[in-house]
Amino acid sequence: MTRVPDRPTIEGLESKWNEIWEQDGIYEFDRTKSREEIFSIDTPPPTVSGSLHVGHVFSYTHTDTIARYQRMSGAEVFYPMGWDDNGLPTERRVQNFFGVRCDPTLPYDPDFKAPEDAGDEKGIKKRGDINVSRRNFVDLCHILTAADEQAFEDLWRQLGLSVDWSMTYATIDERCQRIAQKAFLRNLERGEAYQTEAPSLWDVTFRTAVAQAELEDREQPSAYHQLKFHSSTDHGEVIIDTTRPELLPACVALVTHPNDVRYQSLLGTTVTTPIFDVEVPVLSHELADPDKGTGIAMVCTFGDTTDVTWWRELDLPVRAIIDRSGRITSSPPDVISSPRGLEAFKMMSGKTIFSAKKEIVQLLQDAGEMVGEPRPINHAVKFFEKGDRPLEIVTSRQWYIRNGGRDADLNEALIARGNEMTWHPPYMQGRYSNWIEGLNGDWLISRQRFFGVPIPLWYKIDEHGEVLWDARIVPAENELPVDPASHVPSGFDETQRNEPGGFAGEVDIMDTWATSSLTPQIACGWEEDEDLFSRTYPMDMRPQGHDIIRTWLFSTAVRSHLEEDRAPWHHCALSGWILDPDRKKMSKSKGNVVTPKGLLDQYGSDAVRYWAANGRPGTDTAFDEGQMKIGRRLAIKILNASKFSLTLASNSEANLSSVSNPLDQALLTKLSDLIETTTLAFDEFDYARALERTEQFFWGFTDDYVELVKARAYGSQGAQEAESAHVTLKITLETLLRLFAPFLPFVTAEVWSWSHQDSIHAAPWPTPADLSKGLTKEIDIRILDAASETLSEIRRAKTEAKRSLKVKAAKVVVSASKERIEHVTLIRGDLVEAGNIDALELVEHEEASPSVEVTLADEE
RNA sequence: GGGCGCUUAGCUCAGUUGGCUAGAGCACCUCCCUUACAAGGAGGGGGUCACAGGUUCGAGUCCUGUAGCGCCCA
Repeated sequence: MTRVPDRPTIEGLESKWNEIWEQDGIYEFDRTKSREEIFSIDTPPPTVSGSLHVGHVFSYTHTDTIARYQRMSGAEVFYPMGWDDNGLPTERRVQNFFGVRCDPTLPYDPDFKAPEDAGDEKGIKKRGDINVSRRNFVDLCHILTAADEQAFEDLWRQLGLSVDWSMTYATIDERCQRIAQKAFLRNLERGEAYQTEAPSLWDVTFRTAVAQAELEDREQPSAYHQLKFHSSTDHGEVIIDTTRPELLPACVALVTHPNDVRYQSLLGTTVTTPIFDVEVPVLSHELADPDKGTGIAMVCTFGDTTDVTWWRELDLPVRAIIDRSGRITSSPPDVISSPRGLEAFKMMSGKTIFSAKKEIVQLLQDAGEMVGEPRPINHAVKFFEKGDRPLEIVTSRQWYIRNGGRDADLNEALIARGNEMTWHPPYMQGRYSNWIEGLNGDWLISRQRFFGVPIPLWYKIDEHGEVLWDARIVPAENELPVDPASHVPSGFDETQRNEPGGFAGEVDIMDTWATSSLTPQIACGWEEDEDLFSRTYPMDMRPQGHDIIRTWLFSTAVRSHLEEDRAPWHHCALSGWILDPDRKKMSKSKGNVVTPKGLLDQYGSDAVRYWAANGRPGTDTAFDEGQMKIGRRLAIKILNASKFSLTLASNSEANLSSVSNPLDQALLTKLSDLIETTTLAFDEFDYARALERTEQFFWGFTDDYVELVKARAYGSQGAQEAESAHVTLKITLETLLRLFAPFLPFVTAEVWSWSHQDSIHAAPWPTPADLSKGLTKEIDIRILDAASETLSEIRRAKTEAKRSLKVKAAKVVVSASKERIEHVTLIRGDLVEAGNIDALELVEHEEASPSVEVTLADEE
């Protein structure tokens, strides 16, 4: 029974079908299936930062096409979605949106209400920020993210992602906190997590430590300052170049290259610093660059990461003078004792780095200890990727997870994990391996932030009030999740918090990746639902952007390696960027981001998906509304072609034995090849190729085949010939609909419903065997080419004569090879009708290339 | 400085073991309101496949080098 609407339209299909899909639960996961039947997808939970990005739509569409293909191919698709809200972006948004600052020293205010002027930028600026406690701040985070999550879910549904929304998680929700804390405690037990006091990169704006994966180098203007050090022996002045004269009081040594003849005699001697009169050794190290400055460098606590290396490898003392807010400390290092040194330090104290630098330069110049003026240069400086002030290096107590940065065996093992995964495209594996090879430290997971999963530990305090960092108090696993700032460890009570003989709660939280690296464990129910876990883990597919291989992909591999001793996924599918029309990467910081909601409304979700699915795996793709217009046209074309085919074939069964006509047989044979090609492409995660081939076939089908058989389908050659066309139209169309379904889920669902009770998205993916068993094996698909090329020649003749296509061709002479003539003969009837030909002559002509001579009828 | 990727029509891109005359869409030009479709259709012009060598009967495709662009890392 086929019911075709008179005027089909693609308007409103999104809401109509989303409602039906939700009702019928067709994307619901059936957890009774066995591991072999299940295809599990580890969707990276997007950071819900309020503004939606067209890049999300791009890459998530890629994943959805795979999910839909797998589902139609018979797999039980496990496709949950999550949100990754914790972390700095949300904190910043909450600060700005509500006009608040988190002050962890404040007590929780149970009566606190969210400010009513939230979102009113001017009003907030006028009143200034309100200070709130950490718990109140976290509450505000939850308020904002709840709204954001809903906006994201609505968008994903509108886009048509075939996600099972009943399994949604948020990396900050209670269950995820429990899993993240439990995994951390397991790491701790096995010695994979450890705490140490060490120099780490510090963002003074956000007042938090930053991990290696979050760094980026930026070219910054700076200046070399030449300072005079004074030999303690008889070597006179030693001139050094530094870009950081303000760190002079933190100087611990000078260092030069071991082979640099200029400074050989100085090695082993000492020099005193200008102004501060501190005696420091002159040492040698491979990393000292003879070509940089004067070839001898000042080592400080700590000007850059090389200073850290020298400090560690040359066993130098620590003389820290920069505090966590980026200002010079109030008291000088012990070694400064001269009156002028102390006086100078006093003048720098409390100043920002910028001001302290001005101050010390003035002092040096006044004292004649600086040679000439500063010489401006540009050099690379390390920044937190989300920050806008250069990072400082401060020594602090931080938590780390081993990730192979300091352990060659682990490093090698993690690189080897890459071989357990199939990479799409394959060269992306190199990025993974290179990143691991380049690691130079373990993964710093503690953050001095507020909105995140707390590190679940307390520490004992001795009778003198000193915190005993090694005397950890670990919660039982069944107590998790805990917030050590408000929960009390068992055996203690709240009055003992921060008291001698009592306990102190860990104040740091874990960085975002320390939770989001566990999405396979979270999604699959690690330690909470072992049955589900055994059916879904390791997961089949991890899609993600290639920019976060070093962060997300890698850290997830680390956790799985440590926890499960295997790779977390079988396949990694990497998507490219969206580029704006100037071929610049679209990103929020560049302000060139297009939000997808308007596009979905304007062109329709199928159209936007069409554009997205044209982006090759791993390849950056230009944002192109033109492609969306084409997608929209394709969707409309599918409606119309379906209307035509299904109306004609409304009484026909898809019975291959009725397909007697050679042209019809050739079409179905070619269709069978198409199925094979697209299936192969999808199995290799190349959705773009599958779409391209399907689309190509479809345009040929409508432009040529449908035009050729139109008259026959209307009955011009008798009932049997008509039936052959009807069945072919029906089979071809229904096959194409299924091949298109992963890309254009809405229009294909609509058309499918005209003649089916069940959903196309639960329909079986076509196989070549569906067709081949009913076809004549010897049929030559070049019959199709002969037909469409000849028809094309006739059309050209008419167009070039500036006549209508329906004008009669009085005479058409086809000269071609014997084989070609045989092919044309087979489709003669259709050709004559489609070309409106009076007399068709076929001439065998082996030598020349095939030609078609057309004589048109006179003007009427 | 190291690694990876890219360079094909004005634009965006296909081109999978090397194989007939290098393709598609957009844009441009011409024609056609034809009973699936004017939010359409039919046709046309347009390319030294970045450059230079090499392998081969044959190279957009494989190899080497050069240049430019992009990304990641230092």
